Amino acid sequence: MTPSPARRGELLGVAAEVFAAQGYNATTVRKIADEAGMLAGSLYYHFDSKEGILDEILSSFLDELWQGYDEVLAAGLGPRETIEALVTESFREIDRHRAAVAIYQKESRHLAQQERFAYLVESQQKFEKAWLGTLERGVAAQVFRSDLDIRLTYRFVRDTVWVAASWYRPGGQHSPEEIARQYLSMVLDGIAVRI
Amino acid sequence: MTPSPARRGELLGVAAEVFAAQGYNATTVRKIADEAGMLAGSLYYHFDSKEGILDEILSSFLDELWQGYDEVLAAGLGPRETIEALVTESFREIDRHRAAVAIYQKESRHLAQQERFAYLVESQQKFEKAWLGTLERGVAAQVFRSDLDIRLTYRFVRDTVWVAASWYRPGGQHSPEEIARQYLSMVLDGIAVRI
Amino acid sequence: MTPSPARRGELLGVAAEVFAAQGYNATTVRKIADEAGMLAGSLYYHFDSKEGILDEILSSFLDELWQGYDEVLAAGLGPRETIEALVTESFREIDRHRAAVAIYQKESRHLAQQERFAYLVESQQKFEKAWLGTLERGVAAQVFRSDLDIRLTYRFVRDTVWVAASWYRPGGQHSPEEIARQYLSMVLDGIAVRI
Amino acid sequence: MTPSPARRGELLGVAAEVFAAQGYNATTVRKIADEAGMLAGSLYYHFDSKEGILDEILSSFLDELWQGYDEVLAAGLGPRETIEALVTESFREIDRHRAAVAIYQKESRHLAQQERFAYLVESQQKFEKAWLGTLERGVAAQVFRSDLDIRLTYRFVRDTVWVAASWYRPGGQHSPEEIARQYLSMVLDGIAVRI
DNA sequence: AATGAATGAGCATTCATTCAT
DNA sequence: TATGAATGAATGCTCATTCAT
Repeated sequence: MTPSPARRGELLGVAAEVFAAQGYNATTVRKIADEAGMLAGSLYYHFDSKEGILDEILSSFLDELWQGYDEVLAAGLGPRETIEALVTESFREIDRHRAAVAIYQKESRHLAQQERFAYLVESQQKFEKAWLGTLERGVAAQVFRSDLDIRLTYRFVRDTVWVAASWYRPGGQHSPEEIARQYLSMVLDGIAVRI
Repeated sequence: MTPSPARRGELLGVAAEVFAAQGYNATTVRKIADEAGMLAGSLYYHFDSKEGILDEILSSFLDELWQGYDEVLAAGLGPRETIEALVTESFREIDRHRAAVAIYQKESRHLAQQERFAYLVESQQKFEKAWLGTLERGVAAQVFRSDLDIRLTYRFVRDTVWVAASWYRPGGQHSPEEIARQYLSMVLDGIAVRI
Repeated sequence: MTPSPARRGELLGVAAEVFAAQGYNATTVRKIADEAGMLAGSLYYHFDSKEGILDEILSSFLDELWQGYDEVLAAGLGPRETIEALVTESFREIDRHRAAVAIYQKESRHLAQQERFAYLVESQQKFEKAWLGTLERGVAAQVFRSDLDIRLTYRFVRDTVWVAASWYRPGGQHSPEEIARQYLSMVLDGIAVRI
Repeated sequence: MTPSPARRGELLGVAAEVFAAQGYNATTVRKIADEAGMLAGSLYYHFDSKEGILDEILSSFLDELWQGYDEVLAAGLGPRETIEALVTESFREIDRHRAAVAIYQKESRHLAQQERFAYLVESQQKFEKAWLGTLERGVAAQVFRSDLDIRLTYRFVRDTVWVAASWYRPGGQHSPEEIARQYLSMVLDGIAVRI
């Protein structure tokens, strides 16, 4: 009567991969089932809806993300070190949950309007608070430039990191930590040669 | 023979807005018609398919974009000035074609697989060549840092600019030129205070 | 206010040609208008519906057909001569109204079920009476074979003649009269060599 | 993977009946489903399109037809006996596949233009070759009259047989063999009394 | 756990028809 | 007489979902 968690896990992985590749709306439940070697109807033994699958993918990704973030934020680091740690943690998440991150990027904005996905909004607010707060701390501490619009800077840093999920392929030549290092170098010090 | 270009223009604007807000697949032709104050079938007097509408939105955006880019690239500027001009031009396009840019961001990857949208691939290649080439020129001229992975830098700059379309609202407090200036400042010089 | 009969005539000709080539259902009102060099809506100045056009094509064809047939039937010919005259007249009609005949062949069966086309049923009954009657007269007069099922013979002769409309092209190498002669020769005397 | 052939078979039968009665274009997929006691969408579990259904009806009919024809043509009969056997076989096909034959008559001409139905053209050419060849053999052997246009004769015989599908009802008072016998008698010896 | 067959709502698209100009 | 723009009903088809087996 109760579906095995192991099989669920596999199926969630398959679904995430397909959602990421084709988009949630464009993905049919039959495509997922095909990929999993079963018939469309059979998925409903494990999940109660297509939306439910998406929900589980996104929420379990965010749970894990926040576990990492909360640890960083609780560590009492300086603003620059916090940013560095958050960026590094983010690239690690992209490495581990590439599909989920890609789905999140593409779908979260319009999903957020639905009751069921209200947690996306919450998460985004918490996210903004963490990053914006750290940047503000950094400006106050004269670690970050004060001549920039702070919200623009926030968006810049945020987008800069997460869009990477759209091209990142796990197992490539750069480790997440290496990519994080280079991104941080660009974001913090710029791409121009210092005179 | 050809229905009035004026009405077509209006309808394309409406469609672009809806596509950008809800995604191409999730947008029904009926929704577009509703928004335009007509019935779904009536759209087919002006266009021959939903895909045709999308096509026209994207291709006319790219046409205009490349007009601007080509002018910049032909001006014989130095690498840094070229990057500055391209970024500024990009934000001007985002300002003028926000919806089209947002659609492009969300849909181009999977559209590019279709014959009809082959021009998206071409455009992307031309795009990469222009940006990557300029960056390489800059590294050679010791204007840009040589210690960064050049492809990573390219993606960084590219994404950094275009993702802005997802939150940019025309008529906001910053002009496109002002946003471009701040972005360029971050990208070129970083957000950290120089020691 | 009253459309000119001349233009109507032209348009009916165009419509008949298209109906014959593509079938009534598969023919769009727009296709007819295209062929006539006007827009679909404009046809409605001349006719009140697509069905009305079809009606006019078929009824004016049948009117002309019966004018010829009635003349033959009133001439007081013997059974064999009557059959000969009817077949010849039929091929002349096919020559003059090829399109209408082709439409009649393809569509009359299901059109006959509609009130508006009740005259098709009447015509068919009159038709059957004329042919069947002549055949019976011929059998009684020992001009036609008495060992054949008379209804089967009727269908044989009828189909044999009219299906020709499906391949006949006016202006070909045989005149209608020549084709009639050969058909009659086959129907009356058979294709086998007499021993 | 493939839905049960039994159900497919039933559904094909239902569809053929409706196509034959109303014409392919005029038949809606809903009508077929109604007749089969299911909803329109459900048909798509068994077939992938309306056209696919038509394709299967026609091709399986032609397959069976050619099985019978090829047997006759391989039997090494004289020209007259070949014609007799072909006609008899044709009426047997009409008896077994009345609906398919009627559809073939009405739709094959315009279907033949489509790539998918190219086999209709092939079949028709093979058909013409078989019949025309036999007639020519017969003329050479002085079994058939030499004073008739041979192509006209071919069309005459061909149409004569197949149009019967438009009025034939299986289970009527004449068996296919009996109808074939009478048709052959008319075609070979004519309907006129021999003097 | 999974299949086979179906449901039903919704979708893009077509098309005869209308009507103000 | 004809156009341009629209209507509205219908059509073929898709797809998430259900459920008896």
